[in-house]
Amino acid sequence: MKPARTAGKTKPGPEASRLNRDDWLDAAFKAVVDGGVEAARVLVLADRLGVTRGSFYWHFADHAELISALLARWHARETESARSLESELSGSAQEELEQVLDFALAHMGTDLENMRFELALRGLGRRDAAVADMLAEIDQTRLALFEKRFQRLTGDPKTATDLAALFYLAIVGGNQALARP
Amino acid sequence: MKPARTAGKTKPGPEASRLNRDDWLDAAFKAVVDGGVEAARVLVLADRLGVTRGSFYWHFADHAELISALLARWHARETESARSLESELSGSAQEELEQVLDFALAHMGTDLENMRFELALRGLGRRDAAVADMLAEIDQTRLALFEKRFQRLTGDPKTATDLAALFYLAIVGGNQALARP
DNA sequence: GCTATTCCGTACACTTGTGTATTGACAATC
DNA sequence: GATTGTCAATACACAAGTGTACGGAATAGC
Repeated sequence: MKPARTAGKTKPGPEASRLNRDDWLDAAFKAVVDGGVEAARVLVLADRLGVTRGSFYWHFADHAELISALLARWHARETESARSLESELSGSAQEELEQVLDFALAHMGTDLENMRFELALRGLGRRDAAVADMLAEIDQTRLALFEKRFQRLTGDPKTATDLAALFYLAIVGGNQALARP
Repeated sequence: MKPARTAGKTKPGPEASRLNRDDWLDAAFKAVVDGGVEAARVLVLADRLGVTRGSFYWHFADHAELISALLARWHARETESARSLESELSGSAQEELEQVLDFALAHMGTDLENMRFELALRGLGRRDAAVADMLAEIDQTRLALFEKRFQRLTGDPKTATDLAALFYLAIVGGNQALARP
């Protein structure tokens, strides 16, 4: 019944007949986005991908490896994202601040998937110290982005720190409070 | 081996020999606080309370009833909490604003349990529209608390709304980002 | 102190999930 | 085109969780 897993394909298209590690990670990502980390069950993902769990246990040792690989991928992307933003900023302090704000709001407005994934991660971080550490590191990276611009703008380090925290936390809170099913 | 459930007690002390609905709700609350909503399993709670699930299914029809009762209790308490704060505010606009901020920060600093419960609820709210509605209502109530004082302080409705949102969301974000296992 | 109600234990059936071992199909390469 | 990896299906064992049915103890009322 399912259109996927057609046997005769030679060029692996969007519905490739064989799966790789990233296919599983993508499926896990989507599952987390709209169901939380708990929703990334091997059984469910296999069903969604149109295969059995036999495939999964070839690509991953166990469920824990899937989750940690998913976390590692997110962390790498998020770090790169912040680094790339930093390198592309240009203009006056106020202009740069606006660019950072725009990026943050786009990250929360349009990139809905990523926002929901991050929220799910924060939920996990309340039960897992390693995840909490990872999130704290990302938060610190982003906070520095704000703080540097506020520093250039106001001149006062203390004010810069406070304003950066206020704005960044408001964005996090906005993600949290405005998120809906 | 367990000290609980001693048979000879006549006056039901802190370790009462029989449980009521609230005992189960309290246990569920604690479970949610340090494990998320998913941790409020009947089996686990029964073990924690030193009884079997036979007790649970006398007090509740099923697991869903436990969760909805827990939500209802939290909603009632939170509504009452905001109402009571509102009625106790007094002084100048700035003094009242400080009182609201103090309350919010105490609610997040000292009342750690409640904060973690609310975070778990927000996680649930991303998957359950009814929960999301409930949270949105509570958020609105609290926002109004801020907005009213900012209105008295600044005189401008638009600025008041913006400032209230900024501060309230920063508090929510602070809860979120600073929460650790 | 007998009875009725309230609360809990036990046993069963069922579902969903993980992980392992083995086998089978498909693709690449030579 | 036979062989060698690569990927997936099948079958099994196991664990954790829900819900039901029924019986039994503990408490309260009379």
